Amino acid sequence: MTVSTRRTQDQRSTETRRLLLAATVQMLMDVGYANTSTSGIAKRAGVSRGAQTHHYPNKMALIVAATEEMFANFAAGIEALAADLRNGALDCDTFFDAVWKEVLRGDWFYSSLEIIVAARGDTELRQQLAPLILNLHKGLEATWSQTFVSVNPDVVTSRVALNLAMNVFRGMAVQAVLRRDDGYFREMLLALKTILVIHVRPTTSNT
Amino acid sequence: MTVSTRRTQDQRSTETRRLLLAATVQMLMDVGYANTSTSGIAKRAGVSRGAQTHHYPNKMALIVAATEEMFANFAAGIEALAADLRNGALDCDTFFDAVWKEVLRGDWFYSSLEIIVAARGDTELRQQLAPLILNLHKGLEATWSQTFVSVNPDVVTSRVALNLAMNVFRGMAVQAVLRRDDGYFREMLLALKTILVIHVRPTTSNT
DNA sequence: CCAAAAAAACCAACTAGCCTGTTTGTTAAC
DNA sequence: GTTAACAAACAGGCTAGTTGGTTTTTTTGG
Repeated sequence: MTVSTRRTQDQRSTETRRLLLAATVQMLMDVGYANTSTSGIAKRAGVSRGAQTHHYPNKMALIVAATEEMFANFAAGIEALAADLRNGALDCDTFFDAVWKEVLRGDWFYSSLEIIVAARGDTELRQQLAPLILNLHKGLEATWSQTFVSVNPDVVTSRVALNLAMNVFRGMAVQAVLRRDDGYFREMLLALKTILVIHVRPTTSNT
Repeated sequence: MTVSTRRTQDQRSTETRRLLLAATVQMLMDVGYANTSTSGIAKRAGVSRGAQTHHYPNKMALIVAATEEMFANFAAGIEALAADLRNGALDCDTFFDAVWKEVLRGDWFYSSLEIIVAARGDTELRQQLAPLILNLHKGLEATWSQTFVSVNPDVVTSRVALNLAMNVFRGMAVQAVLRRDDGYFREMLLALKTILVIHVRPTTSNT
């Protein structure tokens, strides 16, 4: 059946790891941390349990690696949007719409939420994840500083304003789990944008 | 040993239920949903497993009941703070500080977060919880409308502004799991308050 | 008013299933 | 031939729900 092409060790490893991490994220997204089992991940990935434990000795290693990948993808996604905003391909309004859509529809936010919440009750996981999230935040803040400028830095810096906005998104996404009310979120997003543009402007627009 | 006071059936039931719900919330807070087991709850509550299943036939019934109680307590706590703000016992600044402290330090937020996240991967739980959260939001929005008035309703209503603020709190609390950085949150809170007072005022202050 | 039956509250052990990590064995690459 | 990658079965532990039995309160009927 499968065309058993000859692959180098490195190709085999990389592919298997990729399958496992993708399956981990997908399973977290689909059924939540509580129902995410190592065997389930292996099954979804189409990889044997032995191969799984070979590459990731235990569940935590798998989770941490998946988180690392998720964070990297998220930072890259946001930075790409921010770059479009800086070079004028996006206006401020559509930028925030896109970020919100990314948060709500993409796999990464809810998957990472599952992991973060799980980490709250697991000291070791928390310790492993803490540096990852710090790194993510650092990257995001660099993007914000580069992409937005504050109207009045003495009141609110662009970094703080965008962090606030991200926290609104986080909060809204949590709410969205139990309250799928598009009208409510549209109204919220509109207000957020209205308030934001009072305090910050994208670095391109110098009106 | 125990002074076996004679209690009515109703007293016995009520007390047992209270112990079980309190233990549920406490356990969710302490070890997270993933590590919250029905037997663990019974143990913490000092109640036999039989008594537990007598009052709550399965885990979900217990979780839903605990959530109901948590939401009620939270709404009451916020309303109490809001009442203090309305009658002048609190100023706007300390009110928001108090709400944030309530979110971060109280049991309710993280316990309910655990449940909400768990509900994301559990259709039945989600369906049972949805009306509870709708009710909670309705109560909160009533409090907001009563306690705050918008400076310019055409731009941002007080209801939306306060919902935004609550979402910021939600998001910050999620962040706080992996990033315990008091300075960061102080800065954030300050900015939030600064921005809020531009758009809404408590109903008492008519300056 | 009291004994006896009924019902509610409570207790403790058991079961079937799942999950994680381990171990032993096999195949593919180097 | 040696090492890395993969496979599959197994063991120990935990969990949720069930079941048969006990204690406490309430109801019933003489």
